[in-house]
Amino acid sequence: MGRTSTAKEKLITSAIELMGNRSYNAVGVQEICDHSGVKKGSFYHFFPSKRDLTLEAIDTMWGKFKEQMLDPIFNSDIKAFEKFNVLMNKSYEYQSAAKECTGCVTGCGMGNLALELSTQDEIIRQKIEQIFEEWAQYFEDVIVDAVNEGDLSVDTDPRSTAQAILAYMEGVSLMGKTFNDPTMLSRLGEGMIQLCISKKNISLEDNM
Amino acid sequence: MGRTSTAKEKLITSAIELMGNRSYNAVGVQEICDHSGVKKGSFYHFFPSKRDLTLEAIDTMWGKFKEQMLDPIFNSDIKAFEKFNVLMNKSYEYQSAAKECTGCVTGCGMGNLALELSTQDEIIRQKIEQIFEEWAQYFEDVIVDAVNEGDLSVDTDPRSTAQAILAYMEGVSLMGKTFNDPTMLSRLGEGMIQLCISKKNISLEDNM
DNA sequence: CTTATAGTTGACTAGTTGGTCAAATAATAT
DNA sequence: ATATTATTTGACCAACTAGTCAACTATAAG
Repeated sequence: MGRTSTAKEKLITSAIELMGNRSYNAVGVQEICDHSGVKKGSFYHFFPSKRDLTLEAIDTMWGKFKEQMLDPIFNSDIKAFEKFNVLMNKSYEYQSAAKECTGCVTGCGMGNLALELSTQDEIIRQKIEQIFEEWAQYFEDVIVDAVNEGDLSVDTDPRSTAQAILAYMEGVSLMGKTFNDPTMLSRLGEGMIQLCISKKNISLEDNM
Repeated sequence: MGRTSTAKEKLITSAIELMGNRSYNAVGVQEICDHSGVKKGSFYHFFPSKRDLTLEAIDTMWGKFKEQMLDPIFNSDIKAFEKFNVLMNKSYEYQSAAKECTGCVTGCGMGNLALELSTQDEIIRQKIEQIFEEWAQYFEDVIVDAVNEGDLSVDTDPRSTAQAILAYMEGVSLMGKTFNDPTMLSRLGEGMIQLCISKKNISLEDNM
């Protein structure tokens, strides 16, 4: 009953775009409203607060990221290690496009919000923690497969390795943003595979 | 001539502490003044803007970090790889103390500002880029030494490897902050060594 | 002891922040 | 056609933002 509206979706879309290019605290409710052509009164009809809009925006971001990036790659049957390379490559393409379009490497929207808000808003921190957990699970599954297929040592700790890879991806994104240089992503991409190799697989003895 | 003052130093110290625990945009000039017991009029006597204070705060942060962390470790004569482990361990201790004290893993102050401000303030981005360059140089020197001493393959790309290690450190800090869990730093610390090993040194053939 | 100068103070902008609300409006289900 | 309900609107608020400034004060150097 009553009328229908696309205002809520427009607000979320604008929030993702604006906060993605700048930051949570640098983007005000008014600017989000202006950008989406929605009046502030409507904003607070749909969201009790800026934080609530942000929580929904994070959900939407994560949903799209899974749908457009993670699922296509991790449901495909390419070789385990290759999946990481493809992901890093897609990220490179994404950041290159961002720089073309806005002049700036924007980095990972999730990591950006995580660093900005983790000490400021416990609810948002927990939400992103949960998403990182889910994200690492994609990696962990692949690592377990690789161990089972004999491509990785049985000494591999899948959970820590998955977290290490996620950490590395986030770190590379941070560097790319700081240097405003998307090629950072492709150049440092190789490191991800190295993080998979259990220490015992490395022939350190040969060199040390 | 005229009177002397410690206000400038106090403002910088407060800015580092407050922005370190929260963020640039979340901390106002007024709060920095209250925290340091300096009146706002004095703030603008010493700094033309909040950004200028921040630029000096970044310099001070970096100076202390070099003096207290990097120089002691990288000027010592412990083994190359061990230096990375010591650094990661010190970071773990630092984040543990931060959590004890404030309840929050605060992450890397430099990385925090980098992600928040790189797309917002080009001057600050450039300053942090330059610091990251200097920081990676510490790593690169060690890697070159390790190559010369035969501890690392001659195939190693010292610059990219150094950047990869810095990226990983920043990524691990980001994860630690997002999970509000300092043990993340110690648990994922091992990965740094793996990033040093040139692909050709890895006996992938054994497993693949 | 004076004078030049560096630092301090508090009151003051003008603009923005997140958020509120009552009244108007449009559409839907009956 | 009507009653119900969802949405829209714009005016409004108090608190806060970065930044200004003229008057005041302390001191270091001559």
